[in-house]
Amino acid sequence: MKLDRLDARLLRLLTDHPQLPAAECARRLNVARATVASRLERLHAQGVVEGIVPKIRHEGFDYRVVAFCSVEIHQGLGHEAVAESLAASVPEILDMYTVTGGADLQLRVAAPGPSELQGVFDRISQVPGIMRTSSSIALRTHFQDRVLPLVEHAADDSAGRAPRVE
Amino acid sequence: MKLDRLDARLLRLLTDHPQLPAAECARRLNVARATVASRLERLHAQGVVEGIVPKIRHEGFDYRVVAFCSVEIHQGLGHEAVAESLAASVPEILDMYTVTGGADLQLRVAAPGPSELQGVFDRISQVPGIMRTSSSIALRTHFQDRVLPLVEHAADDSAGRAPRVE
DNA sequence: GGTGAAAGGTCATTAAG
DNA sequence: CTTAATGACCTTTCACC
Repeated sequence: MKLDRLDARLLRLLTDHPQLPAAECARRLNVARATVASRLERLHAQGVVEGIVPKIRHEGFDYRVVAFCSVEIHQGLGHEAVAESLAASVPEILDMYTVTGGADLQLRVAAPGPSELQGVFDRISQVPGIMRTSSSIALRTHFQDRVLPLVEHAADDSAGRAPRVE
Repeated sequence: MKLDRLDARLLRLLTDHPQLPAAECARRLNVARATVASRLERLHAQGVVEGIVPKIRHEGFDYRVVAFCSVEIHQGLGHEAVAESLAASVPEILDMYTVTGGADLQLRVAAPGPSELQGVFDRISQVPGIMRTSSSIALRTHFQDRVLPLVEHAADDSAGRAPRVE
């Protein structure tokens, strides 16, 4: 789905001011209220906006350390089975990807502190089917889930065809 | 801040049904309306809930491929400067961490497809101060930003102690 | 627990491509 | 002729008492 400038401005506005009323959004964007609603509905229908969800920060409840873990899986048990087993037994895993390259799975995990992190890695390693793990700790999170610049990049790309507002 | 079972149930409920009215939350959790409101206020104040934000899926606007990129930085220019330069010039970067281990920066990037991904890596490599990059493509995203199991894990851990605010 | 104010949802109409 | 934006009406929810 192609995004236009209005979509990008709306997403930026909603991200900066999460609970901003639709009426206020409309005022700031110089469009009617129903337009904001219909745009949001369209974005939702096309899968651009997954939903309006509460953003939970693990740092808030004292899981302050983030780390990455590359996992090599023992061939024969199947990636999917091991992945499900991992997901079920280690709640500290935040993200899980199957990746190309040396490793099979790429994980992002959280822990209260560096010492507890060791326990998490241990539990990961003990999951049946896992051969080897390699980890690194995040010393600093510059940003996370930064999508707005990409949204605006995509909107600018299709600016030529974009429906001209105003 | 310590979480108790009620916090966990509330967060789970709000995640499953984002825009559920406070009165309905109270009914389903068998607590008073004001309790829901005060809990939410506390969670917000303590930084557990960042806000109710629209979850934007890059797949929705045709950035379907995700990849990881480990970046080695040329010592002397400073990590921070290079990181800022990267962030400013490559909108496709979704996450950026400074990490321990062989690499200096760990990136997660998005692109419309594998071919466009090459262009993204090229632009990353051309940023001044970057020595070497090593990348891997995500073949499958099992899950992303899965915090609820961790919330419930943390709530269970402190179940024995009395729920108290720090 | 009740009441006023305000937000969201729905719809027919109108302008534009 | 199709699509999108608009303004108004109506229902529900929230905040305060």
